[in-house]
Amino acid sequence: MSRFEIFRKYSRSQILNLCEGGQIVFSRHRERVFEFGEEAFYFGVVISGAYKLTRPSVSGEDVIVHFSTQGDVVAAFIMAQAHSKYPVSAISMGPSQFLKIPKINFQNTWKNDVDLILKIQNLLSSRMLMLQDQKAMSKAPLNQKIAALLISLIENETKVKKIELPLPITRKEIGDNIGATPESIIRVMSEWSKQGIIETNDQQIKILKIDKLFDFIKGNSGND
Amino acid sequence: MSRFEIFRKYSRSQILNLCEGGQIVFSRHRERVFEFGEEAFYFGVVISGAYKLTRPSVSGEDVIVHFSTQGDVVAAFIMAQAHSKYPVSAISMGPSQFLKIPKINFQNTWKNDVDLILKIQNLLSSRMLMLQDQKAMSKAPLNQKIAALLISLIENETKVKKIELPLPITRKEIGDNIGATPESIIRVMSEWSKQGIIETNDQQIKILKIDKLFDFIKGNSGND
DNA sequence: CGCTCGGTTGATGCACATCAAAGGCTGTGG
DNA sequence: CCACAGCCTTTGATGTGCATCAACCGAGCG
Repeated sequence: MSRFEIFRKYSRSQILNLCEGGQIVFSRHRERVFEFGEEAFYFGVVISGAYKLTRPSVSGEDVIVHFSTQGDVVAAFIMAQAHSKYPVSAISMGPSQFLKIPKINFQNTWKNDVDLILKIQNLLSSRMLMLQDQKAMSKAPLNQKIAALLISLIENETKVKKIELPLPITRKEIGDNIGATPESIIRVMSEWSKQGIIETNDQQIKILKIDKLFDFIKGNSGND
Repeated sequence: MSRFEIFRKYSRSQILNLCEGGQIVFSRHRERVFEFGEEAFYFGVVISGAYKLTRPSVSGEDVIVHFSTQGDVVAAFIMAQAHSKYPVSAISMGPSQFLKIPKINFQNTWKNDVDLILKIQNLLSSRMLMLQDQKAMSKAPLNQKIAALLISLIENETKVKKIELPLPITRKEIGDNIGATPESIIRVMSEWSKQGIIETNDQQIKILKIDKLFDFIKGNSGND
């Protein structure tokens, strides 16, 4: 448990104290563990696998707001408020586990630990920066957005040069995240497959030439 | 000073303590008070007027990430970190004032006040929710985005039914915020002016029929 | 065995961007 | 005080990236 950044430097007993009343929840593929708009009594820490955080848009479809992988805190917003509803739904991507912690713990024990609060604030800040980065790309062409997404997904998971995405992801999910249709995603990515930049089988994506992706982000269209 | 949500419930001497070493900065129109990427030693609270928070995009132009009005905390991210750079530039919109507070104060005095930290966390959370809301509109047509922006600008300022935007804003700035060109913004808004939904002179915008705007957000195109 | 779901490909359309031009306003420097 | 440059606004003409629609294939699954 102390593997996770957020619990680093805590002893076993301290951790047990922080997590009192919590439980480890196992999810199969595509299980919904929180529901948008529901009264929020728990927050969570992702232990393994991944969860997508989605929000319904005006037109009805779900938009993916964030991909949460190992060590990420989900539903962190709701901790500081007395009554609150989940601002997103959380759905597992592939078999996953997360630690479900009652909100009360925050009021009772977490709140008294300034360092812990600051850590959470840092998590929130970095997620906010990601959202801002994405916002800054709103006018960018599709291939830039896809490249940026793939890179953000491998970066926030591991520092090693592993080039396989740590989660199964469909073209539709990519589209739901960056605001495009699955068809458009396919047109870009199958071209990349032909060029040997990426390799996909089913929903596992491997990046073969990561520097090409960085080129796309810098604005080089790739057709020269 | 205690008018502002964040300082509510604090006595004069407490506030003076929290703001020690700070100063009130007066800005004319379009003065840049923080610069993206600069080493961050201060954060701020907006006292009057407004500031736009911008970020350069890959292609060079600045994207507006947030409009900060009275009572808003700017550069709140940087408080918890020892060394950090401004994640955005801040530029005044019309004559404005903000309270410039040294980051050290956070380490020294703010940090020991759990309620204050939680208030800031709540501010961060609500800004994050705004970003998520906007992200959920990425596929929406332009008139929905503009309507949503206008409404968010009047809502976060005042609960009264005042229907004038609290800040001078150009079509280009609107475009820089929602990811569109000034020409496109004009085409939508001048149509609205003709229909008597809004009224603009120069950079002051008045909303005459706010329910029409809500209709647009719900997806009613308006041409029926 | 029919069902649904993900991936793929092609044809067509449209909402914007882009480009161009012109007028008004503001500030600035000769 | 005037000329000029730069920004904001507006309008029109043209172009295009991506959505939309439609169809097909293969795989998993009740």
